[in-house]
Amino acid sequence: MLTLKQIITMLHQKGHKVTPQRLAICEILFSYKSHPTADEIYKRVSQKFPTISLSTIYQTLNLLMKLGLIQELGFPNISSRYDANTSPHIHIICPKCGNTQDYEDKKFEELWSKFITKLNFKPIGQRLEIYKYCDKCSKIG
Amino acid sequence: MLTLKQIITMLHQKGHKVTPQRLAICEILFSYKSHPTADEIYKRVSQKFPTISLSTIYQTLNLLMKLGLIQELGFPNISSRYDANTSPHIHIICPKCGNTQDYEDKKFEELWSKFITKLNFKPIGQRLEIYKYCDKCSKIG
DNA sequence: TTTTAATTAATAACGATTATGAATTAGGAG
DNA sequence: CTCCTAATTCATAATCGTTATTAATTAAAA
Repeated sequence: MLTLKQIITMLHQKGHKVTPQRLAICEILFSYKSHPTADEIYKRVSQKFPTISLSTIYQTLNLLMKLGLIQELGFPNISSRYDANTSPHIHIICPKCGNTQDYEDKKFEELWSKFITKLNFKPIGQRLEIYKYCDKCSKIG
Repeated sequence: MLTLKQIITMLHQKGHKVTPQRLAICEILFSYKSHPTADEIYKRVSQKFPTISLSTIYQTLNLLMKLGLIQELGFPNISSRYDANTSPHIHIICPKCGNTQDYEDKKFEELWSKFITKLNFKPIGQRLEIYKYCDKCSKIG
């Protein structure tokens, strides 16, 4: 996963401005191993920047995606989540609330990577997902 | 993939009515190896039932999902697609238009199935997806 | 044939995300 | 350091896929 310094360099290189808002958003995405929604990022950045707009969060997320630094995990009906780890790995996801956690299996990741390289094209992303109601959601029903 | 007869039996068993609208929707889902959107289904069923409502399409899709007969493939910003093949297989998807095609690799499917059975829980679904702009969308940019 | 709960269909409502546009600001030029 | 300008931010409106609501209709059991 990238460091903030690397991200700043990358933004400068591609001619994008490095704003405090962008840094705050990146800090959340790249410092924690979570998969936050836009709104979760918004709430956390708001603590530092009380006037930040949700709009800015989405614009920054879209920029980071265009640069290939993060991946969007979209689901039906519920908010997308954003993952700063773009290398292949398995997610275990609750289809009701979207709670997403990594499932580490180095062997399988390696196998999948090999499979990807054998394709006759270069994919721009991939998803390996297993669905399972989380404890909270399976209690509610 | 299930036949219409099997679906009818299943609906009766679970106490659901077998309506001409539901049959028409199932016919589209289970007779072709496509992954249509709700609107695509709506347009096709409308030819037979000009007064059908998009609402009915969604209600039927949700029923079929609850029965575990189809899987929803949801994406950010674009319409979900519905797949009547619920056994594990790889999709190649255009992230722009959502065009989805199957990628058959029996060996990998077997490997994944084995992996699933080794988990200490029974998943309610899974997705194996590779993203790649389709010819149309990569031309537009 | 009658009855009744399930289903349909039309429309309103919802919610996540994008679009718009005026005000602000990062960062280069002088 | 100051000025300039295009990029960015922020507030709000708009969009669009999907769900909720409800009156009218219908499948299917009695």
